[in-house]
Amino acid sequence: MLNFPRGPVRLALPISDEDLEALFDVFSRAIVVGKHAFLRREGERSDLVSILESGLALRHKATRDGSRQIVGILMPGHICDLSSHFFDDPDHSIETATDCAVAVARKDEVLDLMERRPAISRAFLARSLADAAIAREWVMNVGQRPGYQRVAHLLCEIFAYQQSMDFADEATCTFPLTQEQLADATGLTVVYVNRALQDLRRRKLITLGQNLLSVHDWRGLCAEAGFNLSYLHGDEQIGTPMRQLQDQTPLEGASV
Amino acid sequence: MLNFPRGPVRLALPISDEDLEALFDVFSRAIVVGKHAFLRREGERSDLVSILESGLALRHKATRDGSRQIVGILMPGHICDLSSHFFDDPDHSIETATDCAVAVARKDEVLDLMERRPAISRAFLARSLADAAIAREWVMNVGQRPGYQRVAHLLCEIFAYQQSMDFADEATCTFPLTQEQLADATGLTVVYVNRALQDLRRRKLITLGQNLLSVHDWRGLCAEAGFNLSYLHGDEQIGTPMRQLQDQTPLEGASV
DNA sequence: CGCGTGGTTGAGTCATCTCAATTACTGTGG
DNA sequence: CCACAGTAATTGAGATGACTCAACCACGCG
Repeated sequence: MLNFPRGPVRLALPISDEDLEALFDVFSRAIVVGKHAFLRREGERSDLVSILESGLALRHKATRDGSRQIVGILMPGHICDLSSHFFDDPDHSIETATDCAVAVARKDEVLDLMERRPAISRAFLARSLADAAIAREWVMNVGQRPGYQRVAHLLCEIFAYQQSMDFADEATCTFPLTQEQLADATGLTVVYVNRALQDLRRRKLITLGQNLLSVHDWRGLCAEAGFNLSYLHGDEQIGTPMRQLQDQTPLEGASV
Repeated sequence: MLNFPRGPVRLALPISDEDLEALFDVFSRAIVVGKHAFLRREGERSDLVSILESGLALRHKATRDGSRQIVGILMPGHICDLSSHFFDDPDHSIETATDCAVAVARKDEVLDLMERRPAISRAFLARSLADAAIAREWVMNVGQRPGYQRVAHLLCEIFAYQQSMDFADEATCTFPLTQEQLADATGLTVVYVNRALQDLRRRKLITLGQNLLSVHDWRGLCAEAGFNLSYLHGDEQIGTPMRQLQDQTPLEGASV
């Protein structure tokens, strides 16, 4: 894992400097979009591939009856639509949750890049496998855990993601999601999520407000949530090298 | 998509004959395992990669409290553990649901193969992206749909998968899952699943029994389930070319 | 200062679960 | 070919987690 120091793109991929340079050349154009913008829309094909540089975006799908399920969270370094190379219409939308910067490239440029640089192709594979693993953990979360645990689990995931990239202090990170978005991600109701959060606060596990999440008892929160770092497959280590997390949870994913 | 006619492996991948040949050389050893065998166990690393040749297997994860969630279904042609190349401990188990034949290779052999044959590497990427898309649809299924729809949706998915590979007649396919397994896959109870199935039968949408699923009204079932083929990304076309499915659902997705 | 979005509360309802018992299969050994 | 054991399917009735509806509050922004 490598944090490219000078460029716009920080890539959630294990990759060499040289390859990263090549990737840069292709993803040279950067654009900024406001919150609630669609980076891609379910069913609408596009020739662009983009990598999130900063901000936070959400993958979601709509049901016929108007409700929606958030099926994934995009953090800086994540690739938005690799699948567009192989499948024509995207099966889900991607919407920014905050202002975002994205590095954009044309599909054919990326395809060509993969041709020239097998290592990048392999890194894309690793990325995609990690995405699949995370999606499966979500299935688990939504399918098996009681509501209050789902909420706690999602907090853990987001905290672990963000921990290494931007945090005020070692127990705090930015948290731009609304309770409604948490509800859509956990398959619960806003009302229920609200009460679950209150409970976590009352028990002094977290504070949450003003776009800021503080975790006062990481161990306790993980225990509550049944959270285990390992499924992220090192994803939470992107950016600056992992700091506190390791110490606080000595057993977790020590491997990766 | 190509059905390799003479070999043991039928690959759920878009790939040329020549590459398939190379793949064969690597996955030359075939083994047969009984039902309820573990092809891989959560947390236990392995140096093997395998492709399912025949039968049906389930990916699942366990919660601390002993319950489990099935997070994916493996059909002939699917690769069991691509992720072992990049991540050390598997985050989920794979268990056979029927007797299965699997073609096995060592991890390093496969890595070498990917090196030699970029097209195979790319096919693996496509496979992995499709897996991720399917997992996200599962999140949607479990998170947003009411129980009876989840069951119907799962039936649709399995039927679509199986439809093209082995079916008695155009509306019937083998269906080796127990109600308990359906429950674990949908995040519901056996009791609830049982009642949901009865309802589908009562309404003459399906018959289900003796390991056989007949769909009497594919359109109706899809409507009931909110099912849309597209997320499978052609997965259901593996093996013999797609036959009935297209005709029976000409509009597919036109709706949603 | 007013409006909009996001957060919080309370009370009643329903979908889904639990528990527990009964029946139907499937395969195996006598 | 039957008896039996074990697994899978079915049924009923009561309990509860999560939802719905509907109101109210707080803040940030123009």
